[in-house]
Amino acid sequence: MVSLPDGAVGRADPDWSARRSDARRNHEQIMAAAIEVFSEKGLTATVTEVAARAGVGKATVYRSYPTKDALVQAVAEHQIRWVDARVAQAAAEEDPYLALRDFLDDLFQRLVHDPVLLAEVMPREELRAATTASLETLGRIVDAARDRGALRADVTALDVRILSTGCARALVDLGNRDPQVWRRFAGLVLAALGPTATSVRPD
Amino acid sequence: MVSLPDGAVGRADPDWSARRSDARRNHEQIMAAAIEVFSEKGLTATVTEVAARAGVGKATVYRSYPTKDALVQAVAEHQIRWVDARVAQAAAEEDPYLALRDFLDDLFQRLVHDPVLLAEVMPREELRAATTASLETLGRIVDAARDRGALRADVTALDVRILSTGCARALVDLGNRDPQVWRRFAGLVLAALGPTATSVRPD
DNA sequence: GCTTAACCGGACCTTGGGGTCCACTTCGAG
DNA sequence: CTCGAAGTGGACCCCAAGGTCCGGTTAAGC
Repeated sequence: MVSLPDGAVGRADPDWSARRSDARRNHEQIMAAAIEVFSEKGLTATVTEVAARAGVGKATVYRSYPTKDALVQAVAEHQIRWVDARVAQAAAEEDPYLALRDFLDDLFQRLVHDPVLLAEVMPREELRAATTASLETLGRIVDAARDRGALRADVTALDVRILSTGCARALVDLGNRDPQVWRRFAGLVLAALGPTATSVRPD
Repeated sequence: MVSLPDGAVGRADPDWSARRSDARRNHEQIMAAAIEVFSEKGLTATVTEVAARAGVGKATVYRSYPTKDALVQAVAEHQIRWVDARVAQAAAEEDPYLALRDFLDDLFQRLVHDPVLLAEVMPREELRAATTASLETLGRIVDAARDRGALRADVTALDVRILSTGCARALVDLGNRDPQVWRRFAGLVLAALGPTATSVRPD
């Protein structure tokens, strides 16, 4: 797992400077707690649980996020920022194929341990916009790798996302979070995207 | 979609001959209704909904299945029998690689349209036993294809299952049920399992 | 047709988790 | 220090969905 500078995942919401200091503090504790709790127990974790973890009353959570869904979404957006940063880093590397390979490894690790990223990002249309940035960057990596003949002609960044998320989810559903296993599947995904071997089976 | 003889998916529960005829009839209507409703609305569909579809009261459903979970599980087992039959058919074909290819196509179609098969089978340990049969048969197909050099050396039947279910799920999560798309992904899965092209990227 | 046991189904209970209210507390400006 | 506005949190409401009960109904043997 490549470590990223903390700032790379920084916050985004504006005008919190106007709020009272305790409110600001609570808001951040709630976010942190939500990330923890949802990552541990999955999306079924209760709001009360998040509040407890943050050392705060339920109502306080609802003041920051009007609904549980909004909270989940905020967490998802936060996690997406991690992906953004990681993709950007990959884009900065020299060899696009190797960058993609390493990215997939890290992505799998994240997916396998983060139910929100794994199961909430794909189905939410509200998050489509939030993911376009990283998809575009990823697209450039894919293009570069393809131009060097390392990937099949029709591969897109969305393919990468679908295959990765899908496999990771299936593994988690099976209860298998073994690093050896998900690393192997990261490899399989890469193989799926590889140049169509002038197949052993011509038809 | 290959059509299978109706008998291939037949029922299994014993001693229903002892029950009264209306009970038996209701029981079957409930099963049929459950398959329909869950396939349409997903697992969140309510028991009352299933009962209504079967033209029956809620309590009658609960007489056949003591809990909603049991009902879902029964549906899952039913759907698994379809897979069993389809795999058996594939095993009877001559060319294992082509058999696998066609099987994947049919499997994707099913998965994309059946939330129960898609999302309930993998996580349920109670169903592991029910799936071993088809996994073994599928394993023989995979072995045969691998022996002919059509698949990479370390492929297992479980890999096929994980990749297929995963991709299909990701597609459904994205709301994409376009045949062209899932067919393409069936191809990608097959590519992932294909012989490791003596890669363009040696390292 | 009559009887009875099996069966049915709508009314009812219960639980749990999302979401609100308001009396109390705390920040921080003057 | 004082005071008012912002903030807090536990008690409370609500309602959807799982699961039960019992008076009425019906299959089926005689």
